[in-house]
Amino acid sequence: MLTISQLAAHAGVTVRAVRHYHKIGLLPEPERDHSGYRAYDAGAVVRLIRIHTLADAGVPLARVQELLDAAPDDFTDGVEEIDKQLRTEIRRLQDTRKRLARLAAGEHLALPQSVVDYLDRLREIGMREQYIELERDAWIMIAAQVPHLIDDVIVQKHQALEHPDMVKLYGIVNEALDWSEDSPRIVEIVDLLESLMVAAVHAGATGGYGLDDDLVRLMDSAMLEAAPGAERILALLEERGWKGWTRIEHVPLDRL
Amino acid sequence: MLTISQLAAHAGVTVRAVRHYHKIGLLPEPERDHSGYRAYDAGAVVRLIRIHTLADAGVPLARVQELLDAAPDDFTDGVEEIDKQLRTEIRRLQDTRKRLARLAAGEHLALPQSVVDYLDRLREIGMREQYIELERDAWIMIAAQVPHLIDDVIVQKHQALEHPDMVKLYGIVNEALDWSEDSPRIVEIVDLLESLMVAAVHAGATGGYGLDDDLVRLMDSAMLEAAPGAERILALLEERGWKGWTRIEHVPLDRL
DNA sequence: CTGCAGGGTTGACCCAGCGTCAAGGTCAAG
DNA sequence: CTTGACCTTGACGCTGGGTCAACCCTGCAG
Repeated sequence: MLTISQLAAHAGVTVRAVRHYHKIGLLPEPERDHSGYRAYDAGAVVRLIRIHTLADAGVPLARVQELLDAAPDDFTDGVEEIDKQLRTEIRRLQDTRKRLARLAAGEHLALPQSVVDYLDRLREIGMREQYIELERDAWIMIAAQVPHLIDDVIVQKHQALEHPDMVKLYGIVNEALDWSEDSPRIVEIVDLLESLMVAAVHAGATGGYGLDDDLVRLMDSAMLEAAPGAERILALLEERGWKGWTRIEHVPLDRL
Repeated sequence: MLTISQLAAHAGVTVRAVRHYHKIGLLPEPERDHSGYRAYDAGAVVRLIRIHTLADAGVPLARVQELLDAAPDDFTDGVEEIDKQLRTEIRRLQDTRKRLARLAAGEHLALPQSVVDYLDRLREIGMREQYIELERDAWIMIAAQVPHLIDDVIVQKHQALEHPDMVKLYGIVNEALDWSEDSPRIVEIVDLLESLMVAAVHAGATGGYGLDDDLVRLMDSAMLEAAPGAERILALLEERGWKGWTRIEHVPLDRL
């Protein structure tokens, strides 16, 4: 008669594993001796080795039972299915590796290359990291929800930067990050914005880049959270008949 | 302000996942509104998207935190290490597939081909399945513990079968499976065994095939469990100065 | 006002395959 | 008698949440 550790040693498994196999019903519980120790016979060694062999070969414990009693044909079928699952899992991990590689390569944390390039351009025209981060966060949200639109939007942004007033606006915003909420210079921003909007409307722009209402609201609120003077800018714009930020719309003054 | 399900939708994860991230400290718990609902701001959306992006790329949640705050260099290092772990895991699964394939191919449940061949030879000389199973179980134990010895032992077994008395012995054992414990014919087995042993000792055999004491005891007890008349055979052998079964030793009668 | 649907909340169990305490009983040896 | 090794049961931990359960909150229709 063998103790549990002798049994485990003979089969090359741990004591803990043997008890686990008892619990899940793979290996029948043997009689206990007078002190409550499990007492195994040689047959248990053989059963345990067979279990271990299958488990070690990648058969899930839940399927070991059926394979142990299976006829050769069923055995082959079962093994084939398990192999299929292994292949699936391997492919999944390989996909994961690819995504990870892309992450490391340059799509810096959820952003496609076009956005990274655009942020670099903002750096080139002198925007501070503090602003870049705000902008980056906005792009992260867009990339997550409408990745198919993002390259179009980026193109429009690049085009907008061709306009000198837009570059000027960015310059002021760059400074405005330090302004207090009631700075008188906020009006400068509003003036510039309005002139850009008027020009855009003249040119037939629809604005909003095709983003849906939900996302637009989200981005607007992100802006409000991030910038101290944002609320005042929106209020001033509204007085002049413009509404929104991510997607600015012209509202007739008589409707206010 | 967003509810948890709005937040989850914006980031493309489930509500349950968001709560999980709270629990493990990946995403800070936001303020609650007057009714106890979590109220999220747009910043939370960004954090959540970044978490999701990393997790989705195969970064373990436990390491997401450090990567989110990591400097680019540390980030690259971390990603590389995770990739290494992924490669290791893939290799492990591929090894598993190989073992599984060998299992299906023919190494029938823990037995090398040489043993399968030997069992086939036993079938050819007329041994019944009932005996083959006993023998197979013994080989499973040997294969599990001293796989490097098994081919040597098999060679010796094949050689032993060249001796006509051995074949005769197997024939009797084949019938003996049905004998009751007190059958008078058990003596025939003992006679044959003794003559074979004497011949073997003359030929200079050492016996036991190099198996260690532990394994020998185990196999002896397996035999005792499996065969009804086994104990009597061992007793009769012992009267004549032989001890053991798996490894039979000559003991001078005066030492009994 | 009330009922109902469709949100939200926390809590707890579930998957695999054991590893790893914890707290205590048993055994053989010095 | 003590020590140390081994046994017992029970329960938590890990991964990444899925899936109830039971109950609260909100808004809308009748």
